[in-house]
Amino acid sequence: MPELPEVETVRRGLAAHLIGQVVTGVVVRQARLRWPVPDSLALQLPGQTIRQVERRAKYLLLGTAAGTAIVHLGMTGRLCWVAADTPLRKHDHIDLLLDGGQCLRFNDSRRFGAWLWTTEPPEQHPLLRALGPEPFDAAFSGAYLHRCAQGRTAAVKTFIMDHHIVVGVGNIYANEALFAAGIDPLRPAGRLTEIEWERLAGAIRTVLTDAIRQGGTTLRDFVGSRGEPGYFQQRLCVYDRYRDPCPRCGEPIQRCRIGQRASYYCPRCQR
DNA sequence: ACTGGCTCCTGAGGGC
DNA sequence: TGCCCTCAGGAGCCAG
Repeated sequence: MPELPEVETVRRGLAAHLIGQVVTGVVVRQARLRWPVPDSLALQLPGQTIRQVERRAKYLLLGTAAGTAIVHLGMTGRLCWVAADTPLRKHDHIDLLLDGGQCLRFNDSRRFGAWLWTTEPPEQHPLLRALGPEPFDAAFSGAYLHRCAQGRTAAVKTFIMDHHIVVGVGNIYANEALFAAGIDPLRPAGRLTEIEWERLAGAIRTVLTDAIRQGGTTLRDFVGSRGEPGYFQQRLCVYDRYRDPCPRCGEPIQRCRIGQRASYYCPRCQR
């Protein structure tokens, strides 16, 4: 599942291929994604030159003079750079045709992904407007988290996955960051000390940075014609490691559900 | 203002 | 080998 590091890696690959390309057509075979794909996408994007490929949270923003395509990969979304006449595979829902006969093809089996179109500055779009800071923003810090968490009773794991607080912390990296910071995922957010929030903010940045670095090597040619993105199976310390020994102390990793999500932690290292 | 539960969807994996 | 069931998950939305 693409988390922020994967999306950032995709963005970098896309930028190299897409910027300066003219969109010659948009083919929507399946409009029922997370939200219906708006007609305006196929009406207004053709003829436009892609000027920027940006990212906000896990949204990819393909910027043109006429507007911005907002793309989310959801759980299973994949973008492949292929020749326009490449045979279709199951779940190939959208093609962005480009001059020169190339094509950016969107495949998404579970259809939790999204393709939207906005003519406003994208940061004002309802989906992006209320998002919290990026983990690498100066605004993101232990002090910031500590302030936001005042009086909050939700589990710290749920709290750091709330995109109004900070974006880009999905389930896998929430588990890993809490392990790295030595914090019990079930503790109420409002009960953490500022020192602990500092540790957690640092752990979130470290875990994401490492993953982006790895993505740079394992995902470099994600838009190759093979079309297999191969999301990296980096060494995860706790996620999906129920009963495995904790890499730090050897205690078996525990599993529980927090806010409908599978959660993994070391009962000895995380307090 | 928060919190927790529901929802969309398909493929993988387990049990028999 | 095949069928059926359960579960996973991003994130918006809504009820309490």
